[in-house]
Amino acid sequence: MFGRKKIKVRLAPSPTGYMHVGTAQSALYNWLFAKKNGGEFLFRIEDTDIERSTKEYEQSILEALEWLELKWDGEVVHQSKRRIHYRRALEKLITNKKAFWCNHTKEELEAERKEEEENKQPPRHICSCKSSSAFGRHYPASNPGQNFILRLAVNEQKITFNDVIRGPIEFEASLLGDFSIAKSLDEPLYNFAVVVDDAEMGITHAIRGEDHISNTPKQILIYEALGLPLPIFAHLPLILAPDRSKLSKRHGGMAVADYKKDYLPEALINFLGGLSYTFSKEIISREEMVKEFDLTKVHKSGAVFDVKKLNWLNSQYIKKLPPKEFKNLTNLNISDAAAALITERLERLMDAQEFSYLWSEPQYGKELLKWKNSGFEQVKASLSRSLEVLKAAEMSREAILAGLEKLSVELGNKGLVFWPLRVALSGKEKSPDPIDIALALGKQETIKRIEKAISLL
RNA sequence: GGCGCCAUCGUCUAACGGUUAGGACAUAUGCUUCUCAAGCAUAGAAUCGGAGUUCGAUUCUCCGUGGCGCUGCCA
Repeated sequence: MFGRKKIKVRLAPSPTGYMHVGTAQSALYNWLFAKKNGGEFLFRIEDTDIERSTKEYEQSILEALEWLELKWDGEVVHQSKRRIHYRRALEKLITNKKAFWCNHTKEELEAERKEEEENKQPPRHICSCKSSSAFGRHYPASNPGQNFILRLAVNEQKITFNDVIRGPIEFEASLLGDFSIAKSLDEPLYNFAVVVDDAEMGITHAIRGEDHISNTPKQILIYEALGLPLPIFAHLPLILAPDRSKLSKRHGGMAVADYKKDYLPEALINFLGGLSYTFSKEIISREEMVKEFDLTKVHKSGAVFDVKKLNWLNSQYIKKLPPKEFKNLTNLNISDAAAALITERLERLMDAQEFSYLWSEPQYGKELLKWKNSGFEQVKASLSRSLEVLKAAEMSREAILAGLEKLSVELGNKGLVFWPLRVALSGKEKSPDPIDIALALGKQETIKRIEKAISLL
């Protein structure tokens, strides 16, 4: 990679809510791109909106990123601590007559907007202040009751940029009007702060959600006004709700933190990665993703978040989980054999509760012990015989199976042997093999449960 | 309303301009089986519409249509 600037990308969420899956996917693709190219993945908190930003949300975003193991390079940058940089940039623009103070009231702007819509005109504000004597003044006239705001002086021109994912995209600058860039010298607005920060952080590639495409021409104009070099832009497709609208709070389950209790981070990463990119295989590790990743091959169209597929992926990863790790994750104090029984048939971690009979005595009605149309007497006899088998056999799959098979032949009915035994051990209509449960429970507990079942009849 | 982005099975997607339009998830059925799960097998299921370019369009161009995004003194 020599002769070229080191690649730097960033994730720049605003702490006005919990991290959602869209942000997580954006983080992943930025991270993959950085790793693939030996670059840096930086992290910036966009907390210029002091009204809505909270430390709590910030903390939750950090935790989500750590849980997903998407490590960022360097220190976390806070926009709230960079006021002086914005102020300098703003002053520079005013001096160069690229920005100016506007004192139009909200009411005036609203009326203007309304009229434009009625006349099928583009919604924009071409400000008369630009041509006034105040143009170039560093500070607004201190008229009490008048609200000044800083706007960029926009001229007619075509703005074109080459999106890595989408190809050339063109906008007409005049349609933007003289858009706002700061409420005051110390209160920059989003698009302005982003440009100043990305430039100073040396961001080479702005990889972000497609909802930022329409911000891009504004940002390009700011880069130009500031005389700064443009980064390369790449706009990721959106993650959609089942109704194909942008995934948002009203759809629920969008907060990454909510996935922690049920999903393995590797599964979520795998799912998010494969949602808008086609890797060589369905189940793939993040290391393999890094090797294959090519930003130009990210898909263009939005993808519906399909929980079923996430669940399937999650089950695949859970299945591969060593018993010890599974027990750590779920805080379950059970045998390795019991853990293996659960991981084999689990889609979500919390569903492990359905296997509570592996660590606590099950409750069930005696009707459940009946196999098809057998009577209680037959069931009782079968269980007594099974009890003998379990008592005599060594605790190995082969030994128990041999004993129960022999008994099945004797009784001429395998179901009559296995069903009541399985219910006696699990208390469930559906469960793993009775032999596996017995092995997971241990001899003592197994015998105890069979005796309990017999006493019920 | 303005501007922009997007368009293959229900969902995620594959297909140098030439394939019986492929795979995965989901669904259904079967095998296995005491019941689940897993696994295996099988099945149904798609190129938004119209022009154009071409010997030949899922693929290229244009026009529609639809979906979505943005349209703040939010980010």
